[in-house]
Amino acid sequence: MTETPQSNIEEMPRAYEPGKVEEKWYQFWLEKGYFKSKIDPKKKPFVIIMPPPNVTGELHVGHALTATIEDIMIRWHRMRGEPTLWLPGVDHAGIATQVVVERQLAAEGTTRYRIGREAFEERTRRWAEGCRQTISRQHMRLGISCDWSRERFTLDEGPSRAVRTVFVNLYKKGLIYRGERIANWCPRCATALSDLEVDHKDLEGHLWYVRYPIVGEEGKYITVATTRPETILGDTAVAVNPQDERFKEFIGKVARLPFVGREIPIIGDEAVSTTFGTGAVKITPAHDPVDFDVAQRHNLPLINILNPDATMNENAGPYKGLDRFACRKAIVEDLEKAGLLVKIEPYKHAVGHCQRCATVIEPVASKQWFVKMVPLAKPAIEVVKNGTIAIIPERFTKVYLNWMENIRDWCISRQLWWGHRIPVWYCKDCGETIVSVEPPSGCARCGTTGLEQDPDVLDTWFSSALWPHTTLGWPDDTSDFNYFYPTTVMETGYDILFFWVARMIMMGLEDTGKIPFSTVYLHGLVRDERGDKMSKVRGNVLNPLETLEEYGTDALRMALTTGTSPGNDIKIAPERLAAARNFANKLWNAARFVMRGLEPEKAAAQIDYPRLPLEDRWILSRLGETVSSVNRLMAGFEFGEAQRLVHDFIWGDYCDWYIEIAKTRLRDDKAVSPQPVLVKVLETSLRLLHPFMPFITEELWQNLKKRAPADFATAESIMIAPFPEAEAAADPEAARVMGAVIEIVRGIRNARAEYQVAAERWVEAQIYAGELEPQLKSYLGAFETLARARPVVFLPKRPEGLDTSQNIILVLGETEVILPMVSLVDVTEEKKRLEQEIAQGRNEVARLEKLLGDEAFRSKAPAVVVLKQQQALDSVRSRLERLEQQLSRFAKS
RNA sequence: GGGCGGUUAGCUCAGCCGGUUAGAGCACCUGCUUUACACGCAGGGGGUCAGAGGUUCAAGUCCUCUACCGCCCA
Repeated sequence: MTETPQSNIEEMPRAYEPGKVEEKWYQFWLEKGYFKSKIDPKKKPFVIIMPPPNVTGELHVGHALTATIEDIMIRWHRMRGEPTLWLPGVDHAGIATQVVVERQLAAEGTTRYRIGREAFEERTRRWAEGCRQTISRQHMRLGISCDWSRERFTLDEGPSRAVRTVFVNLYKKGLIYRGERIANWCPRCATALSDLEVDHKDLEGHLWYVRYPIVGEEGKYITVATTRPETILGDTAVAVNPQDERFKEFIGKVARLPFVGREIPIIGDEAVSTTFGTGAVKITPAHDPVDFDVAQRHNLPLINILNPDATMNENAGPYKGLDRFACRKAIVEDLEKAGLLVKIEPYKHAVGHCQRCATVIEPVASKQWFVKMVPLAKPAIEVVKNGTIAIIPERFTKVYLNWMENIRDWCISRQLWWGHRIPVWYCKDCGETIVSVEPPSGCARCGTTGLEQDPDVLDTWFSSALWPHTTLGWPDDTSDFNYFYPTTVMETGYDILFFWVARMIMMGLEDTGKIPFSTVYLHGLVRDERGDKMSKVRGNVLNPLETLEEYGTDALRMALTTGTSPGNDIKIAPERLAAARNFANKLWNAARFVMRGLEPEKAAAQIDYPRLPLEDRWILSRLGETVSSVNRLMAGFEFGEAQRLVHDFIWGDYCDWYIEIAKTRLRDDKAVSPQPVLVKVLETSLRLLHPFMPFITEELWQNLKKRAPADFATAESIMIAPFPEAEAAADPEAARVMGAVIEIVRGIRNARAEYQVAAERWVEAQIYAGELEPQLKSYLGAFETLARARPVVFLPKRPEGLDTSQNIILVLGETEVILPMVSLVDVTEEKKRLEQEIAQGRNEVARLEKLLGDEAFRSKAPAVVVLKQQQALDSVRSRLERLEQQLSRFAKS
């Protein structure tokens, strides 16, 4: 049995020291097995599959945000007694990881080709394993309560077999095919990429106008414009729009390509824009998607002029071996020399770059594996349209649908070594293609054993797309899958809506017939204080580990989630972290205060509700309001707002008012002890805050538990204690009285500040409290301590005919306070203040009178609203009247 | 070219279904070593809710247009 970690209350330091408590509690939670999910068939589970971080490098603050939001949800649901599963995992991140390891190899003066595929895989595996451990440790530092026993890696046997199974199934259904298409080729990564992995950047380039001689017509040319002159070498036609009068006579003629001398036809095709360049375009089917389509229509040959590393190949004739950009330069020079270059225009155009390494990608025709997306997209569109899956914030629904409805086939093969090898084998003898989950022993057609597996691996996102079901054991019929699938919430950044979320919905539906999750919660991107995206290149990354060491984990978590809303970016600045740390410290000290004076027998006393002082009723009522609002906000995924309410309650209501008033009772032996309520509110607040700030709440809760063994202490840990549910109904009477108390204290403080009364000086106060007098009488002590007012006397009647040169009169909501402070008051200042207040009051009365005098308002607005406004008018009028009287009296004196 | 978001106090941002005199944190100013907390306490200043028009009894909130900033898709 694990011992509960000890904390010596007597030695609670003056400031919260997160470093001293975090590790201890995390270990405790782990050892107690609180994170482990249990199947309870009678209850509906709450399930989150964690977006698996790339198993390369370490966590950044964006991961910390993801983990925090998910932990908030999981802890909340767990405390509500629901079975929860939060399944962590890591992603092998094909290109990203391979890039890192290749860079290491380069630093060592070698390459993956030199060490070979097997050694490379082994080395990458070791590197990934190291990163995986780092990531887990980092996640633990963040305090997250995921079920480590179910952690998955995309390359684990289970998920890998699932990947092969899906591939085979889709292939058999004709939804996966291999074909020669234009793919995005990254020369540096030496692999094809999907459309999503290409970033388009607008670059200032040039448009070169080049003349192609017409065969057999000496001195006649057709001029084409291009942004990539080197592709001239791969042209197999020139195309014009058949409607274009300027070029009608050219159709059917033949042009000769410069330098390579190839003769190519001039064709007519409707797709040619008459406004681009000259209206005649060169057709390079092997290096342009549009030209590829034109070539299909006209049966034009494909001529690939590039090697995989983007140097020119043998089809480039004299330019063979040159790098693509060197070739571009050389060709332009040669064209100029040959008199074939008509002109050069500056031209802004979008150029694709590899998302990983920022290299300019080349569209190249090559044989790749593709997934046919339209049939998969259809049901995925439907479930979002009909609300089976909800996306938060809602506006992303449109973004999702727009992408889905214009979806294109997905290139899934990658010429990498790190990833899931494509489960396809080719027979060396008869050329048969064998697609199989397990390696085949021989050729199904000719029976020989000379098989060769496809060298490519699958796009990492292919396995990620299956994540919600493969992590739970699919395709096997496991109890986890049956119980936890479909999962509840997919929480991730909006930047991977297409990459990941959309594909999970499609693949989940395809593989299991069910949606993978019912809610998609998209958070914003974390940016630095200037609003820039964090990146290693910019050097503005916030290391979550360093940050939590400086401010504490709870403060980091709070800074990331408070005052934020779904889908909106978050700017994180040191001030924000400091504010969160300050809040932790405030809570720490409030608890320290409550516990220091704690007498267990008093604290344990049953709360005697009928005899409770009004401030007790008030704080309990405020607590109840806060609890129900927090639960409502949590259910609506408004975590930032929920946390703000808890913050405001603890700091604004509990610390600023309740504790301060309670102090007066602690000194008074005859008073009802505030200890039961002090403890109850603190304890409930801790549970309310626990999902957001797990460490400090556990530390304080355990301390409190030892000192005040009450009902709440039956749980072993706050993280498995029940989340608060509103108990008390709102208490309007308590609110009314406390409202008056607060107003009086503030009024006096305000007057003191305004008239610059020395802090230590007592001021005399007379209060006319009307019908509130009996209740307010018990707050004499509070007025003394909080407003430094003594003596305080109650006036039976509203004061009249007071010598206002000797008195300041505060006209408050229901009460009036007279401060005889003659010597300290500047008469003209006081008159000015009154006049200002009167002017304000008159404006307000005029506004309300107009509103209430409006027949349309009276008849159309709901009765409650009209009544409310009427009451507001009455109260402002009465206040105004009193202010005016006062001013007139003032004028007389 | 199509779409989305933002524009609220000096800064960073909340503001749910339209309904008191628009809020918070930070920053700023004034005063405080008040025995929980200076990572604090008390008080204060500061906003034409980007602009224009419209709907409504009532608009920061709904609609239209405009401007600027950012993002996504092609």
